[in-house]
Amino acid sequence: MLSTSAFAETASLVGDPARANMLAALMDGRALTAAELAHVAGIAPQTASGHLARLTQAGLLAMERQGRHRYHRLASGAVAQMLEGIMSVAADLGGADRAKRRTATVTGPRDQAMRYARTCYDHLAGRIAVAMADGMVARGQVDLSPDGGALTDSGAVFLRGLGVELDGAGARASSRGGGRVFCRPCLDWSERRPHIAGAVGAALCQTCFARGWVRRIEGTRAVAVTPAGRLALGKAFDLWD
Amino acid sequence: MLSTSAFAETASLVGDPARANMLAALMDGRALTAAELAHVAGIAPQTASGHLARLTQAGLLAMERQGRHRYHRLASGAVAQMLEGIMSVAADLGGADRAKRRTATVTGPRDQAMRYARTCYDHLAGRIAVAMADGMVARGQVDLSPDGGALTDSGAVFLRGLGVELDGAGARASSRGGGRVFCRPCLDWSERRPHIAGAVGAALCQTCFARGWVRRIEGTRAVAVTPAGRLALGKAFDLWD
DNA sequence: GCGATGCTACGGCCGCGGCCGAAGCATTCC
DNA sequence: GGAATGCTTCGGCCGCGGCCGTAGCATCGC
Repeated sequence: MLSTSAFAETASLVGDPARANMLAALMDGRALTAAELAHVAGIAPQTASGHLARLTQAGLLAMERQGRHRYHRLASGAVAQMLEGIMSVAADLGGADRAKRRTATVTGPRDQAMRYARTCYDHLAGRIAVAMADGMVARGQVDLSPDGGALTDSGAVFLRGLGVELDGAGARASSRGGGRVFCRPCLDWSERRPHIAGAVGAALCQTCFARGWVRRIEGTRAVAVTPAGRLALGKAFDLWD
Repeated sequence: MLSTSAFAETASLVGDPARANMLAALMDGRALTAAELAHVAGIAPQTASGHLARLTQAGLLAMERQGRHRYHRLASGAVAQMLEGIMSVAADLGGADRAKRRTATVTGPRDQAMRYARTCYDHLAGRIAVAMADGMVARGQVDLSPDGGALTDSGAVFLRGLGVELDGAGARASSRGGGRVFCRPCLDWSERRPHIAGAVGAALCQTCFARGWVRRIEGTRAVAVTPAGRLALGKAFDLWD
């Protein structure tokens, strides 16, 4: 049963505010330096160093040295999925807390871009990602339920038509049977509704970057939809934005 | 973005050893009294009371009073899924820790039954559940990948033949398209391989109890496979145990 | 009514762990 | 070589939070 202590210890690692901020910042799948992570956590570099060492040793983070920099990233998709799960539950916690402490919820202009479109580990999130998922659900191209999800045959045809590589390295091939590719619902933080994650979400995201439909906004997880992207995605997913 | 503090706070709630033990004990989906939970956590009742109040207020637990007892259970499937995710990551943590501290991993006789068959929130787990999943995968009745899962049409036929109610209350109906019912892979603690969870897993588990194929072992999450169950399940899932 | 049981509320003790300053090692640039 | 940058290690401060003892409130049994 694997000592219950490892269970508590893992949760405890995420439970510290400073470490939680670092992990949240790494949720976009990129690798950041210790200094950058110290900054987002609002702590001194030497404190961050200790945290990062613990997270790495516990297997939550992976580190690779490059010159005099050390880049830290989430160790695996399993870690990202765990963090998603915690965030999902934490979002509902707001209900009870709202009465207690006035959650500022300062929705600054920067957050606007974040709410609209951002990366979530290896796939897209935000209003636009939810809208894309909605479009596909409406047309029966994908099934999304809290307990699982599946790309239908027509959905596979649709995505391939967009240039999405469903059989690429990122997409774990179906063990057998119809060449169905797996996707997973991921509860959107800001929208509180599911968008598409998993192999399908990753492949779709990759295509959006490769075709220049979206590009990263410097220094944040938010992404901008380019004019070309607005055209292509709007037409493909029936978006009226 | 919902204050990152709620995120850390949620993880922190799970991160305390006493609370973690309580939550782990509740992972079988049953409701336990405060005294029982205090016992599994190894703390005094008044300490447990405080923990339970916090967990309930945070929305991780739900409580219902019944006479002078108060039964606590996990508030939702989302919470159970979050805990699963943490356990999954915690299991891999063993690799790094094994060198540091000799994890006793006392595999007592009671654990044997636990490893063989137990409940995991609302579905079956353990060697037998993994074997059942393997059998279905081998015959193309279900797809299980780390990122998602789906019951195939032949799988639905197979389970209905066993008497599993796939369209019941537990199974969220497919939003549209072929009447596919959703299932989700759940990494087995002891086997480190996926078994079937989600609506399909819950329905299958329910059938196993209803038909008397398995029954709970008092005071533990382990379940025993009855002679009738050995016969029925062995035949249906090609088990040689 | 009285006592027993299950649970909760309050106070005080105490120890774990986060935090930073100072110092030390590695790498890069000039 | 010397200085600057990026990161880590060590030591000590300090505060948050878990723990239980005592006491108080509900429910059940007689």
